[in-house]
Amino acid sequence: MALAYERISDDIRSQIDAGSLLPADRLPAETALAERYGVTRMTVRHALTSLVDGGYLYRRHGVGTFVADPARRRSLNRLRSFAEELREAGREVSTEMLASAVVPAAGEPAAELGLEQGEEVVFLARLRLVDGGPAAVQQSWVPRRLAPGLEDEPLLEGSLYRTLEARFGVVASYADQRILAVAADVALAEALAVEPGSPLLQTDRTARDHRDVAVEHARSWSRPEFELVTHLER
Amino acid sequence: MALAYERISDDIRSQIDAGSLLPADRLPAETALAERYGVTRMTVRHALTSLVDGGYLYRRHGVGTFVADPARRRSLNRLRSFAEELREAGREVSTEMLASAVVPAAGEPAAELGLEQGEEVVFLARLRLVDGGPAAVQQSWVPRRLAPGLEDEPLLEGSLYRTLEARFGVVASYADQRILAVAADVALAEALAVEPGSPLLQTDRTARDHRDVAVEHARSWSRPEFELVTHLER
DNA sequence: GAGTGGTCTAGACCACACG
DNA sequence: GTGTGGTCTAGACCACTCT
Repeated sequence: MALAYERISDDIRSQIDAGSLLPADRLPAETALAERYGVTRMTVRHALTSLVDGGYLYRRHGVGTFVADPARRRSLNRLRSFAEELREAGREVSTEMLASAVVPAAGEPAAELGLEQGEEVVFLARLRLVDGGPAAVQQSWVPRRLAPGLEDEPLLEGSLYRTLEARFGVVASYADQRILAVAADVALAEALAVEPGSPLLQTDRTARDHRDVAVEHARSWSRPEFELVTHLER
Repeated sequence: MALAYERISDDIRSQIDAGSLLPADRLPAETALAERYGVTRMTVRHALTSLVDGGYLYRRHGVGTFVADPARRRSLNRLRSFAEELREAGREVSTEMLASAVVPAAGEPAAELGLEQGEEVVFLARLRLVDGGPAAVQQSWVPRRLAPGLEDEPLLEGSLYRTLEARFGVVASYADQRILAVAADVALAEALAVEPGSPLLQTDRTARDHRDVAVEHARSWSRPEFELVTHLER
């Protein structure tokens, strides 16, 4: 049994995705939508509010409710895999697995994941190639008890998150990320085909599920042309 | 005349800020709050929802509404001035004005601000010092017609945003930001007391008001120990 | 079972934008 | 003035969690 407001927001979102509602189009008034869907205006407002929060719509008091520009809706501050993000931008992404092993937890990954020293962790190191050229080196640590056997699992579409979700029922729902500028050491320079000492963007990230349980810690270094984009409010 | 739900959310938020409501404390039930504030439960829910969205509270269906851990509170992805952000973290921030002038718009700032080439722009360059040491160089461009005289205005508490708001009624409500790693050139290296060629974090940011009008474009470079932190959802 | 938050109804009046 | 979204009332029943 579908909730009324979800039925409405799904319907409107699918119209936007299908292109029958275009950016800047004005939706019918809330009273009209209430009548159309056979609910009260409060229920329509609940549905519209969830779409506004998701960046699909915006409201102008006294004027109407409009379809948002997809550029504003975009990937900003969304937790997505490296591959997902770039493929959506139309780039070709491939992955070279550098390492895949079960190791004892230690140091920063252990601390960030909230594990005892020595607990088993699956460690993955990957080189990401975009349009055929090296783009980033990523190291990931996943508590082994959340995903036993991950070390032998091929990654679905190169995406760790997708694999965790489909194979182990582990869903990352948010992450906190630290961004630094660092100088490439010799190994990174070689992997990424840059000069040693040249600037790289380093991101350290801990992803958690909806219960705040840490499911992955990752560190990655990317070539300078792969900028990060964030959206700040208020 | 204050709105009822704002009066309620302000009251609860101030209790959290003052420490009379501590993290993990459970709030009274919504029905009890409705009675206490003399409003309906829907109005209480409106107030609580705004605090949940702001990261102050979280709800557990069937259990209650609780005060969130401040670490989870959305200090992340908030549009704040450099000074505000670091002062909140207990650091001493001061500013050395390097340049302040009216110049014709050109290049990237003109494009990002949506100005015609040659339109007047107020250009500010500042060196930010944290705990007495150089931390970042910031360049800002503000359309002069939004803030005529800004070039001669002392910045309130070193904050451009605060000054724009108080003196010119210009309120930045969100910004999109690009983050890159770059190598310090000679001038930046000297200003920030680092070796030429060493890695710096560069951020390019365009801030807009609630009507999507660009109010500031900024580029800044910061020493590597000033990391950026972001929060990613879903 | 008791208590909580989640959804929903059927109205009302207010604040705002625009012609 | 007209139409829009913003706020609010006074209820109701449902879904979830805990004991």
